[in-house]
Amino acid sequence: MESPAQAGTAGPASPRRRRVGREERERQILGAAVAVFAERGYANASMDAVAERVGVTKPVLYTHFGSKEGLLLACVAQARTELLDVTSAAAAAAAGPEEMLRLGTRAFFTFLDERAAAFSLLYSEASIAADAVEGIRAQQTDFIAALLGAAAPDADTRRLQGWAQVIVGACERLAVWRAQDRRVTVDDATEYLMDLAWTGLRDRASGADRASGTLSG
Amino acid sequence: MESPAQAGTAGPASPRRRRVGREERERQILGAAVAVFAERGYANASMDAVAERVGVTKPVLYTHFGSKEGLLLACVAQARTELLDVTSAAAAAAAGPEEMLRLGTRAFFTFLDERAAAFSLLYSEASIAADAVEGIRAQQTDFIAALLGAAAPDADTRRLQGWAQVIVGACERLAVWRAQDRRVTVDDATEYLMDLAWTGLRDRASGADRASGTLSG
DNA sequence: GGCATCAATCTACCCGTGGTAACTTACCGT
DNA sequence: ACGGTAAGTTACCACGGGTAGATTGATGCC
Repeated sequence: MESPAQAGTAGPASPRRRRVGREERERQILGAAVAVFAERGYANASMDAVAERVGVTKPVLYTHFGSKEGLLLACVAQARTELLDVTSAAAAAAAGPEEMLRLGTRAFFTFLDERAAAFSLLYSEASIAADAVEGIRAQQTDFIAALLGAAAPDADTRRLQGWAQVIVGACERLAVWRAQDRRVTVDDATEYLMDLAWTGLRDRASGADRASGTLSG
Repeated sequence: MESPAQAGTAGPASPRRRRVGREERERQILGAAVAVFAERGYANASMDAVAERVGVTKPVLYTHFGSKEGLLLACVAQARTELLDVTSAAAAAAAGPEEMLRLGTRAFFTFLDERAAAFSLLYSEASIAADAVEGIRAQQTDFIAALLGAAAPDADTRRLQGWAQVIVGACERLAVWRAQDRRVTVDDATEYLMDLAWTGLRDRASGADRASGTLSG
């Protein structure tokens, strides 16, 4: 109800309105959005809250990202790029299939460790950005399938894809588990993945159990 | 805008308002909710839509389930019970660790196949019911860890939990993959899981690659 | 330096949807 | 029959996503 000419909310040092370039503003908004979405959850995060954090008002967000979901998608897209960079760099440094699997897995866990906000975006708000997150998984799956194909040339494409799905799913779950129980280190998680994916339980199952050897027909 | 005394929507045989017992009504609502949530997605599903499908009005849903989220949680809880029933029954029929892993995995995929709506609830709306779905995973993880403990008595508890996380994560991912590509059968998915979890990639990686044997230090 | 121009930004608003208060009515026991 | 109670309804509020139109700050032109 105040006269708009006054607008005397508070800002003493702020000349009431600062104009900022497009790229800069979008970076600011993305950063604020990741933070707000991560700490309040997508559903409970209001656009006003994101806007306030940036220091602007709601319509600004809409001119840049179109909708609330668009904003979330932009956040996810950013995380996607970073994730592929990190894991492919790790795999490139490996000298053989086992090390590739180990270093790539390790890089994944480390990335999520360092980027806690991105983590909660990807694995807590998955249902809203379902398609985008599936896109990330497809990216990782294709990448891993290609690596596996080099290590096991006699396996057909479908099987390679299936193995990659197993690894991606296992890593996701281990990551969430680690977030719940901080005593599980990156190396622990990597080791457990290697136990199954590389070694296989057959070698770890004791013969103490009935007939464990006679069943593998 | 019609006079409420007429209520002439359609129902010729319906005496304008039928009273239904509590249990029966809750069953109806749960069924409608699963369907509506699955086909429109939780965020885009309105309580009015669920109510209309049941043939009642909104407040009825609230007297029974308290909130929209409460309704979703009830759906998830129901799926949880059924899932444990199905997988534990399958494992109980197995004669050894390998068969247990195989039959349990197979039962999981089959269950999701038959209950497509429950599937999309559990793996598409995960972020809203995050805690509840995590509870389901914990249930499955504990169950699998117990089975693994019998097969590998010399593995410590943490490692068993880690292995169980790997298996649960891998199965989830394989299930989603199957939903996207229907050419992947239940047996395919089960086999790919067994390739890694039971056999291990080491046995499938050809020696053609450089130094695959010399790195396992 | 002064002014036109354009885009960035704000104010004020709409409307769909989750959620609730208060009234009504069908069924059940007596 | 008849009252009590639980099942249902209508009518409403509030909050948050999304938008139209006024506003203002930087930029270039003279």
